[in-house]
Amino acid sequence: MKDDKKYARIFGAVLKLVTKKGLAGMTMGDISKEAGIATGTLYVYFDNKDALINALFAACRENSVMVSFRGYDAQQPFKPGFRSIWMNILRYRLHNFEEFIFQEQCYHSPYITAATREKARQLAEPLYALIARGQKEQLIKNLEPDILVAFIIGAMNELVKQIHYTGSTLTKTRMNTTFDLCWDAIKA
Amino acid sequence: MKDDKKYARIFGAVLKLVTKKGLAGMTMGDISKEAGIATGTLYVYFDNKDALINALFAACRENSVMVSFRGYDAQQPFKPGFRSIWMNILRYRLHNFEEFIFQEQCYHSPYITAATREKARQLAEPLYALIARGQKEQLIKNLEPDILVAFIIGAMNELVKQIHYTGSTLTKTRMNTTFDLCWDAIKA
DNA sequence: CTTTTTACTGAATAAATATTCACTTATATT
DNA sequence: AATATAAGTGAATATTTATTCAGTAAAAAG
Repeated sequence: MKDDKKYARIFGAVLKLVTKKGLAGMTMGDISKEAGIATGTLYVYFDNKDALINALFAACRENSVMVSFRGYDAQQPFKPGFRSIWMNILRYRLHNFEEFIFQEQCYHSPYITAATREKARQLAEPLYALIARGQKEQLIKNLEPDILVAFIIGAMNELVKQIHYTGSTLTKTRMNTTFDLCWDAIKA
Repeated sequence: MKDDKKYARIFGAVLKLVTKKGLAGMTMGDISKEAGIATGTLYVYFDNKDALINALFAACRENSVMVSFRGYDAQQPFKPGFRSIWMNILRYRLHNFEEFIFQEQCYHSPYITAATREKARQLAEPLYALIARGQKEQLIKNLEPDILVAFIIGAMNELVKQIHYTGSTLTKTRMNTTFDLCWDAIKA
């Protein structure tokens, strides 16, 4: 009986290694050692390295989409709704920093196919819908949604890295401040 | 006599390959083939793969710093000065997209040492100084400079990727619009 | 409890990749 | 022009790494 905990251990090992060595310098030997299992066992759970990386990528993607839009209620007014999603995404990336880095690394790697990459882009879909709503309500600037989303997500990503690498804690106050920065940029 | 053009060809090959295959999936064979030279010749120019990647990383770093602050005059008022640097950086990353991606990939790779990484961080130094000046003149928000810089650079990076991957052209108008987005975020 | 099936192991093998080197070609020196 | 020095080559070698597999341990079925 294949062990769900073992999947978790394997994935955990990859995530731990990616921030240290990057995708490039991660061997199957490294992974199995970090996971505390034999190298051969990796092949009980996955056909090959490619499949392993893609499976983890897919898992991360689903996970992040699920968490990001948790508790979102389209009935509430735009700004608080946008704020809660923004906070969700920020928190998610901070608390799952390794997943975040792993996904970034995968994006330009030979492991991930163009199709998988396109699916990943759909993470942004609900965010686009939200932006469209904000524009309809004339609350945010009427620019191409692509530009707005890129701006919002890009700024957040770099913030997450900044916070992580400097080891500073993100207080509630600082999160609010940072959200305001973003809001001032996009508000109409 | 070692050929400067050959350095350029080798570097060019690595940059061309990194957007296709990533750092992970780039062999010395790939590089030499792309550069149109024999594999052995790579070892005339560089001790090994590690040295090659690090040399290119250093070159990209110097190049980008030099270009970003070109034509900056500390005497002119803050906003136009900030604007010209912002535009320089944006243009640089757009026109040297491969360098930009290469540098990002290196950051979490096993090729780049912690020391090299720290040096790279210094790219931002003059930008920090500029931010400090803007704060002293009470033109931009009085937040931690780290947060402001992360926000500005992060938003720009994602914009660059967005523009590149969608193949859209960045008109003067759109560049201005995007700068305004950034300015609205940080202005006091 | 015995049998069967499945997971697990890690050394052995295969495949991929970095690096070397004996040799050729080009460039500089006298 | 003859000689010396350096660059360039790519097949051969060394190294690293993915993958397999024969054997062992554990779990399910009977």
